[in-house]
Amino acid sequence: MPTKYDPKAIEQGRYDWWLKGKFFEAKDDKEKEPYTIVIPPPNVTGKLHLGHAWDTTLQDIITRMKRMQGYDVLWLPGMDHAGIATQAKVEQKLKSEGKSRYDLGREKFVEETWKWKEEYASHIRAQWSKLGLGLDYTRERFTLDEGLSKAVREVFVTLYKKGLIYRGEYIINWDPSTKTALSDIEVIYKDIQGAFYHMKYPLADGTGYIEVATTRPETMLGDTAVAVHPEDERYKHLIGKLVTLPIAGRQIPIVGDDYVDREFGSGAVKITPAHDPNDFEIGNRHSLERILVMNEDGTMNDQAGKYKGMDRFECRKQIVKDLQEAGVLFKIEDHMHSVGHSERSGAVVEPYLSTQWFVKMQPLADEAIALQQKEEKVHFVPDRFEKTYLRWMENIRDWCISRQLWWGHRIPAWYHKETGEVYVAHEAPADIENWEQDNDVLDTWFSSALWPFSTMGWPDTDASDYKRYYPTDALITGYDIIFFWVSRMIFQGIEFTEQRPFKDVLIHGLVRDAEGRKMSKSLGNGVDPMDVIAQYGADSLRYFLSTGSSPGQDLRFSIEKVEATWNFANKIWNASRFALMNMDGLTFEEIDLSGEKSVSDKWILTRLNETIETVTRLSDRYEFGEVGRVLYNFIWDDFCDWYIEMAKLPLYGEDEEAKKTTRSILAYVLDQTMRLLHPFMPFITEEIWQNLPHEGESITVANWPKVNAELSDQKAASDMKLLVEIIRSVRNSRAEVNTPLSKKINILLKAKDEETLSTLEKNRGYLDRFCNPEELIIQTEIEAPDKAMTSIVTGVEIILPLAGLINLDEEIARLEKELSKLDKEVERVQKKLGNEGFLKKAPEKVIEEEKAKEKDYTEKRAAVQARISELKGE
RNA sequence: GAGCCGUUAGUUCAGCGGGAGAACAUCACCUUGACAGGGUGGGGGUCGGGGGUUCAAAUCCCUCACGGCUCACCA
Repeated sequence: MPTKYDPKAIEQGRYDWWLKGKFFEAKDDKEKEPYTIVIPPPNVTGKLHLGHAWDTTLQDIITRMKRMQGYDVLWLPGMDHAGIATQAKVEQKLKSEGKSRYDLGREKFVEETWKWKEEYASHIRAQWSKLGLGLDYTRERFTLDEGLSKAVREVFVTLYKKGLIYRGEYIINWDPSTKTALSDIEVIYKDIQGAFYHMKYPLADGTGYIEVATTRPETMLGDTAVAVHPEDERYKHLIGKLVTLPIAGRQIPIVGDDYVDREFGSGAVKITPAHDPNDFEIGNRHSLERILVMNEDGTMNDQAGKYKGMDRFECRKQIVKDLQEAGVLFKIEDHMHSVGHSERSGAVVEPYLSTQWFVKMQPLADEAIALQQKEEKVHFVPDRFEKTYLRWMENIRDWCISRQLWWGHRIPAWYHKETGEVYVAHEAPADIENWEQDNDVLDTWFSSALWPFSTMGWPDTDASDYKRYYPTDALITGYDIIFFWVSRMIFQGIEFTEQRPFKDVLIHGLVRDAEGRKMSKSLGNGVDPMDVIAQYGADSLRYFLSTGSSPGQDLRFSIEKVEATWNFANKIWNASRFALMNMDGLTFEEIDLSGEKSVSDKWILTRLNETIETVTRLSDRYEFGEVGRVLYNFIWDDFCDWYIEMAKLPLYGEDEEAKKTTRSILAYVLDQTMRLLHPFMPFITEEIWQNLPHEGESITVANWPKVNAELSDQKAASDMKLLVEIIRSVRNSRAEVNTPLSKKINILLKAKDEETLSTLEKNRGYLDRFCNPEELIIQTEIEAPDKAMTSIVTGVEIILPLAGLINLDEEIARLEKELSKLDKEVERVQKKLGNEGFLKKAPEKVIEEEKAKEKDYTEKRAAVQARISELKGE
């Protein structure tokens, strides 16, 4: 083994070896309990980012751990066809070749897109393998697979028959750049500095005018009314009159409607039912005409008269100019308002009258909300996200699911060429020549919403995977797609499988850059996980990602921390190297913990038990940040800094029995530790484990460590604590008087009783090694010389006669500082114990602890005090 | 406008009712036979402000301030 941990060397080839061994395939082993996670399918549009790496690492940790714990684990991989995003990419590629999708035609274009998909899918699989993800590729799915498409059609047809899917003409969010409708949540509102345009619309009878204001003056071409509040004294007499719409010259009515806010603006509103959702509603109430003034690409249409063909924003400029010249537009105010943008294209979204397909949400949402009252609810982790989810569900609006794209699930609806009759079914009507299929495809999220069960074979409810692995156990995703995905899977799961699609939802945050900014293409601050892996290895990246934050919190990317994790891996590597160099051919069968064990042996086994318990318990609660800390401390501080150092005593000594026991313990503890760490750092742990005496083919399928109570020893733990305290104290004193360990000094230990004395005597070897005494005297009665440094630990007074090195006054000052510290502690504890309320109300255990502290502190204080008196010659 | 999150050592964060923690950074010392990307030791915080509950508050409640996120938006 090389002295330096080289991730490239140990990761090379390992993943393929795992795949060859089929360790990640769900075995359908009925002896075991199933445990299932479905991957949130990444878009086939491109590369995985750090967010994906984080999300999938968490899933890998959970599934690897469950597999080791004896579950029949299925972690199902797959990808999402990502309608708009993928189509846009392919169109972009075509454009660079001077072509458009219309040149190719629908069929050819979709063919091209499949090719794109195949190419990128293999990129994504390559990235998964770099990350070391234990996925079951035999069950990989794609949202446009035949099976999943069947599920989509089944859901569409069923909901349609139930009246939960309908088609109609409404105001929807239109993206003029990609020329498709969007759902409400695909619109991002941004505050934009715009303007508020005030206009006078003349009354048709020539008796004056009415003032209206708008932020989108170009829509006035489609105005079909002016609305005022019916109780508004200023305008109420005008209701029913007509105004002449400037430029268009049409006469439109003044209507009264409660919706109008009298306080806002002039109190009169222009109404454009084809271009605003609120105006649409008012239009319905007053049977107003709907005049669409724009084309699908955002240019003005025939209804716009002389503005026809102009882009909507160009038109806005021109119409403002014209209206100003005509004296209609008399005031322009600066106005901050939020403007909707397409999540995908970034284009300003146009509220647009259009015929689309919708899911009627209320009944579905009601069921989803009701589920959370039941025992079998979806458990959000952290639970505050349940509120976020419920709030959204409670305020849900119908979901626009049709998209004017070519890449996606074609809507299974046909229109009769003669009668216009609508036919919705799994398959095309028999007399297909008389019908025309709907041109549109479904929202990508419509198919993603079925992912937990469509991937298992549903709608075939007898499918073996569906029966065995559904519902899934946990879903892991970021809080940014709770609405897009999590909530939709829940209501579709309930509707079509009569149960929650997953028991737990683990929500994590976003990966941010070192300055705390969101990573984005426009900022160019994104970090490619593959670059990080190339430099520090997958294990370092994984450990950083999975242990770097607490649940639900964002994670700031820091290359220094990844580096620190590399250091940790290097530490593990070298500790293992040490162990292996001292194994002397020990085999797995020869590992024997029954021999006579030293204090440090018993102690490390005790600590191992504690670590197993904590890691297992915290992992069950998804507290991986805490797990990371626990493992780090156990490995670095306990195992490397103390146990290995102490193990050198027997290993470099003469006692063969002790050597054998030490080897066994080294092998055992390292083996158990590698298992605990394996879900987090799969590559390095497999590599080390393969080199250690081991049983079984791969650590991926080794058993998860269990607490072995017989190996815990509290007496050894407290003896060890005493030794550590003494060694630290001596090191401390040496540092204070600049006396390096290499220089021998006399050390006197005054034990407070026979028991302590015997503990110290038994472990003299350690004190010799770590304190390097010229002479080590351990007694219960010791007269300390004047020129000596003393320090007090629980039960032992440490005396270092350092004549010539210490100054009496300085030593007294040092001890007095120590005394005042102890005084404060004693005071604090005694105040507590003197408090009647505390004695009456605090739990027994806490009181006992405080009493023990009091004893310890007062004893130490007395010893320090006595020493000061001695030095002062009192 | 509503809701949520955050505010703890120089930095990034953990802890979330009973003695203020980690990593990194910093300073001093150490050619100790796994590791100098290491070891040993030190310095550094009235836990955002103010109230309250409690025997006990960084931790629970209220309130304010600042930073961030999400949703809803009156033309």
